[in-house]
Amino acid sequence: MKNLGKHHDGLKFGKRPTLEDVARVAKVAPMTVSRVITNHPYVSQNTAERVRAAILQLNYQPNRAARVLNGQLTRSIALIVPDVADRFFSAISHAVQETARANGYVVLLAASNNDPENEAALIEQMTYHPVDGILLVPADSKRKHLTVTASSGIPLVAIDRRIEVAKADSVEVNNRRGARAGVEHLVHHGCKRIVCVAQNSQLPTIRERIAGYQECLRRAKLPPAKTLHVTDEAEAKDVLITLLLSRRRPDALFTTNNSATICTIDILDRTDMKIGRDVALVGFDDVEFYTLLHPSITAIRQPTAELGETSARLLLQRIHGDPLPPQVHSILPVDLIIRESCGCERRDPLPNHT
Amino acid sequence: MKNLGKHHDGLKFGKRPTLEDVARVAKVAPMTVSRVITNHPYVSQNTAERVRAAILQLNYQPNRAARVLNGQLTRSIALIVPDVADRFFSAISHAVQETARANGYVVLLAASNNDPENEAALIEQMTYHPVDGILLVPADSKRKHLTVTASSGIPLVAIDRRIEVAKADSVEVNNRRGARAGVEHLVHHGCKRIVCVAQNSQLPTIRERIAGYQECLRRAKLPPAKTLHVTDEAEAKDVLITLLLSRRRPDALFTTNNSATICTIDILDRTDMKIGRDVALVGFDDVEFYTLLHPSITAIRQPTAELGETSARLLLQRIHGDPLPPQVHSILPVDLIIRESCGCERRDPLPNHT
DNA sequence: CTGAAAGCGCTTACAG
DNA sequence: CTGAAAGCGCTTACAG
Repeated sequence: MKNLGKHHDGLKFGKRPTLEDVARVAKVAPMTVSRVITNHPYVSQNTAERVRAAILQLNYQPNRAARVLNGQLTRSIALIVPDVADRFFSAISHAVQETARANGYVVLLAASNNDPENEAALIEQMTYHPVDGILLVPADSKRKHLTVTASSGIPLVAIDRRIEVAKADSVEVNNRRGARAGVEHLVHHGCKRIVCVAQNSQLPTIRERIAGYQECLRRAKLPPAKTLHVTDEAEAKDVLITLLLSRRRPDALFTTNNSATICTIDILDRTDMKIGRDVALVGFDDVEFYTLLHPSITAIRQPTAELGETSARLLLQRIHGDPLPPQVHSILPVDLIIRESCGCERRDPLPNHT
Repeated sequence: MKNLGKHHDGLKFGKRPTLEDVARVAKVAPMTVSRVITNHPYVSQNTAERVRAAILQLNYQPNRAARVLNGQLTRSIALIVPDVADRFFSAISHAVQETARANGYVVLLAASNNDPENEAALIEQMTYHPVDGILLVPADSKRKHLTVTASSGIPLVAIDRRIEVAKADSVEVNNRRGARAGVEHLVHHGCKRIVCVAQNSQLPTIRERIAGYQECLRRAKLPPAKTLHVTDEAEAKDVLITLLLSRRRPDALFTTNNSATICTIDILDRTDMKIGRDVALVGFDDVEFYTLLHPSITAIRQPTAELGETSARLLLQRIHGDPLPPQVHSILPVDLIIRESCGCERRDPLPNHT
């Protein structure tokens, strides 16, 4: 049977017990209860136990608003990404969430839609919420509002893209090396005319990938080929198809991110060219379903889980004031996952039930 | 040049201005400032304007912790899903996030990993954070902790799966009808032995889909076929392959969710059976890349954006105490997206650049 | 329409 | 080791 109206301790029902309630039950001063819940050392074994018993009995949980008002941490961090539904960012979100939780933190998630104005508004909203720190995939790494935020004192870690206009930590991926590895692989296959299909080429991340691609062509002494910048998808399709049907058509394509890869696959599907046979393909960003396609897609895999975990860890360290260099740029390695679209043979063609 | 140490208003630098600071600048009592920021009617035009000017001048933002301590809303809601990285849930998260933001709300996202214990802990953490309401995809709709939460007074809306042990709002999808439409389509194609491949069949959502499938077989006067329950993937593959190679092999498969569909595609890939020709396939849940496969996959599309938006809206209404029936179950329709895996012809086989 | 007082539930000094 | 006091920045009564 439920207690109605009052608990046996004289507390109103439906109202959360307070620190004072605990003090009354444990027959100590509120101060002492506060010491116990903050693990302050100067409390005698005996009283500490009485207090803990009272806490359990009342199912007491400290009121966070009151603690925050006294300058304590909120135990929450913000994560602002361009698009929550994008597989790359949702994989990062997953890891951030897990890391935060393992440390007693909660994550406030928001999407900037790659719009800097939006992003600025979100940062402000989060700052005033408040949160203890912000994890951000910057929509535009040169925006002034980032300078303001970075110098405001709230811990800030950039993910995937470095902030160019302020001193802020970042966790990134070795984009240049990854791109080079992918393009080199195409070169090994004997490809001569490797075209780059790029999207969001204003982002430093993508610029690095393009740079890696060009660097590799240079090293291989191949003539610099065209880089196709996808802005409008429909238009890009026209351009790419024209290119593919032209006399000097490319024998390989390097795509700079997953949506460029998918867009390219879709286009090639509409022609009678077969990927891997008529034109090789290597894409930056690996996506689960690439294994289900025929041919399966060779891709440069980014360590999304590590991106999320490392950045969340770094942010928490900043929040707790751990000793750290003034500015940390963590660069994670990427892997080339060789499948078939580059021209390689299928590796596991047999059913595995035999 | 930056002010150092002090603002010209005599405020310490680096410290956020308070309501009292605004009052001092506007030469009114703190109470009056409070009235202005809460849009209280009894303030004269004149003073209100002075106060607003002071607010702008100081760039004042109310301290949320202090407001919450006084019983105000936090303007935050929690969203607890089984898996943040899953495309179905991340699509829902996206919509929830957008809807929340449009209403000045912030979303705390967490993953239960489909573990009820985990979920209970998260709900508690969120409740004490605190948040104004909770959006939940229940890991197990019969768990007692849900009864506790639902009766604790905090607004709670279940997404995708109804809570069976408490009176709580929910936003779901017409699973039975969707399954029936998919299976009926297979029947129209003349399929006689339609096997159901189910995953997580303990969930009411999946049970409904299986029920729809069975209902359809009954109506079509087809003998009830086997339902394959996938728990361990490797084992399921063995069973399915054996079934497909048997004498009474199915001529069609109905999969109850995206991961069952993908698993099935993967298995069929390893046999010499061709989807759409040797065995038809219709899956519940639509996924972007289904269009990129050959054959493309016929699927029952769930309105993920609407699921997220509707549930967030409903929760906000509950939070604001809007007049509403005591219990709302919103059932959204689903669409059968016909492509090729069911046996239909490709609809748009031509390149669209002509 | 405006304001002085008390209090939300904690914590940080300051005494003992 | 323990506690009484003041205060964090707001809001809700209560007066005028």
